[in-house]
Amino acid sequence: MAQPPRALPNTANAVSTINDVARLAGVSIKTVSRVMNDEPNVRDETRAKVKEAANLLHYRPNLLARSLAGARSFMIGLLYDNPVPSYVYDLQMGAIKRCRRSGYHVMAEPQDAHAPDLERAIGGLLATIRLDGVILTPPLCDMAVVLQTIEAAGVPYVRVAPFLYPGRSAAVRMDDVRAAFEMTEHLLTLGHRDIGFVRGHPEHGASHLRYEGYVKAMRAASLEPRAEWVKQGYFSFESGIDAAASLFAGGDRPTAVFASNDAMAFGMIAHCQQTGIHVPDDISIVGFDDTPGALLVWPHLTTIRQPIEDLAHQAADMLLARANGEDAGQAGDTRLLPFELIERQSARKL
Amino acid sequence: MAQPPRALPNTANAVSTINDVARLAGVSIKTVSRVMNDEPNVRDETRAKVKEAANLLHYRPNLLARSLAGARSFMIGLLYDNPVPSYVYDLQMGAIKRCRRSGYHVMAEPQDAHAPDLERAIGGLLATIRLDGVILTPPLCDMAVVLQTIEAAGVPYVRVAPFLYPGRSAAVRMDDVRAAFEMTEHLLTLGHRDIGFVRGHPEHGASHLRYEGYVKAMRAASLEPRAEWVKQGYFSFESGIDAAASLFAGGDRPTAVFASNDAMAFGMIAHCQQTGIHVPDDISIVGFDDTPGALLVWPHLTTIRQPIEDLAHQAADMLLARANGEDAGQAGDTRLLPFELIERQSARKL
DNA sequence: TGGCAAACTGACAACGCTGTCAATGAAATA
DNA sequence: TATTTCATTGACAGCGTTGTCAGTTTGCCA
Repeated sequence: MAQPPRALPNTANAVSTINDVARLAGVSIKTVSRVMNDEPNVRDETRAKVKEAANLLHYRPNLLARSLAGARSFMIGLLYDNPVPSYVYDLQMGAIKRCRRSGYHVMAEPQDAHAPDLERAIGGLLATIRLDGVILTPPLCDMAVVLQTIEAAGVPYVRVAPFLYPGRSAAVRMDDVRAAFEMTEHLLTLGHRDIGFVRGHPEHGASHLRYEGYVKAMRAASLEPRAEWVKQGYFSFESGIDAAASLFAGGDRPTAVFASNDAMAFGMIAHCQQTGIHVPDDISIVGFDDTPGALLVWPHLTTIRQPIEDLAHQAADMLLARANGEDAGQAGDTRLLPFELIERQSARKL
Repeated sequence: MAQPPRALPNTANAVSTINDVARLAGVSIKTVSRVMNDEPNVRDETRAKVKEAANLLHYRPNLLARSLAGARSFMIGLLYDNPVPSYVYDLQMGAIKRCRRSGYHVMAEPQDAHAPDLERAIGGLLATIRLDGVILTPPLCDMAVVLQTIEAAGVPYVRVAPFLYPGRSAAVRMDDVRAAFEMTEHLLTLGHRDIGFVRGHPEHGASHLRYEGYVKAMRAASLEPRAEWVKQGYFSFESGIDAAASLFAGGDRPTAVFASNDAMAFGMIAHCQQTGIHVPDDISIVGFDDTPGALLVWPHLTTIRQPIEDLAHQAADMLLARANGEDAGQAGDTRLLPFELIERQSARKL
């Protein structure tokens, strides 16, 4: 069983190096380096010569070598702990799209927020692979131990939708309070007065902000939220079912319920379907997030559209600007992105 | 506006290097290297000494330096062009989980299959960042230009659910034909004889395989598929709506329709809801994929569960085995994973 | 036309690790 | 005991880039 000598990867078609280009162009490797990095102080003629040689050889700088020699790794990390595929997908897409423009790559790093060795995991990650920046998403972005670890490693980071520790880092967010306020207002405008609310996972900052918006809007209409119509959920489909079950058990039920994310709204709608409660005739239900499922349920879900992809896009943008020496992405910098109330059929005029 | 001298990333808490460990342990860096890589020929005593020093200093080998010096980059790429978040999410999770165990990282690389410069994009990617392996998903895994480019770069790759060029590379798949056969058989068992079918995107191999399974099952029951009940879809929600519209327009309609993926089944159900056709009383509809939405639609969708995460997990496994010099993951190696028919409420007994 | 600053260019030393190979010491063999 | 073998260790040369700094041109001014 003679095993063939293990072919080393990338041995097949030797990729050309900066040396090859330098030789072909008749300049030093340093000059090639300058051209490839668009640095100044290279004569136009020389620059053209080098570019031609590089094209001819299909030369692409080796990222690993660049990272090792220089101060940048051309990689940013996306840290998340979120079981909603569409959320992660959108974030990742947004980050990748921005990074592509600058020759950067995105390393997706799911992390269990409840892992006992979270600090070691993240610290190890940052020591192992020198990221030029990290995008932190909820709930990781609100965990002191996570922030400390990243700060200790000296890696710039931007938080998406942070709740705790305001101003501690650059951040990108949308106005959850305002959005929840407007959605509640929307229900009020439709004529609803008895409006219930399903809160999200207490570890997620958005849960509190959205609840705040709901309460504010109710009070602005001189209404006081009724405690028995405010249920604790966990942002999951199942918790939406549970919330609906307990909310609709008594005889006295609200005419509308604001579930603070789509998944819970879906759970509620499912419960209604099972129990013969008709949405929106018997009850109006609205969500928050505008996940793809919002068009799958029947009736289609009235909800708030978050600019998730753009959130990550902006976060990456801040990181890259900073990596380029611009003074963006400093602690305190915050970009606020707009949301949109999407009116569909799950809430009706009373 | 004096700008503070730009702090280089990672300058804050100087991470310890192999040199520090070597000095502290009183050995050469090469010995530390041996210990960190679990190489043989190090005395137990020395090994322990080094490990202790490494722990003390929180030493983590720099991946970039390892890659540059050695033959491996400890990264594999996941190339995809698929707009379904849950599909990409599951694949990525599967790959990441397997990679974590071996200290590898996953680089997610969406690629536009129709981009005119696809070859350059992928070639450039592989030249820039030396991946130890690539996981190719549909439809990229069936594109000659993609395979050629990756082969030219000498990078090992595993294809997920390939259709064309069988045996050209290692592959992981499930039996689409068999699954579609069983689903069709299931409808037949429920008493349906008039079964329509909605085909998927012709660029995706799965489209053809699933259709094949449907036809086989029909013929096995001595039934011939009726051309006017076989519609061309594109795996999208909208194409499901269109298919339903044209399928249900005439007076003569099937009693069941097999949409070859969930998204199209959702579109059909949506169309039924809009037009007052009751599922499953008036028509049974089944899908394929078991995406999260299958439990969101009403009635819940009867469908085929694909082991998507495991598909990528196995693909990564083949790549890592190969990177470790084992002779797995060679061209021709194929792992076949099981599927599962999930019976829910969208199809009824006739 | 000489002189000096600014623009350009390249030699060379890192970056933090692994591969190679030679040196050392210990164990096994004669 | 002398010799051979093998396990153990380290010195050193890269890997393909970038940063530093010094050297060489060029352009501009008096």
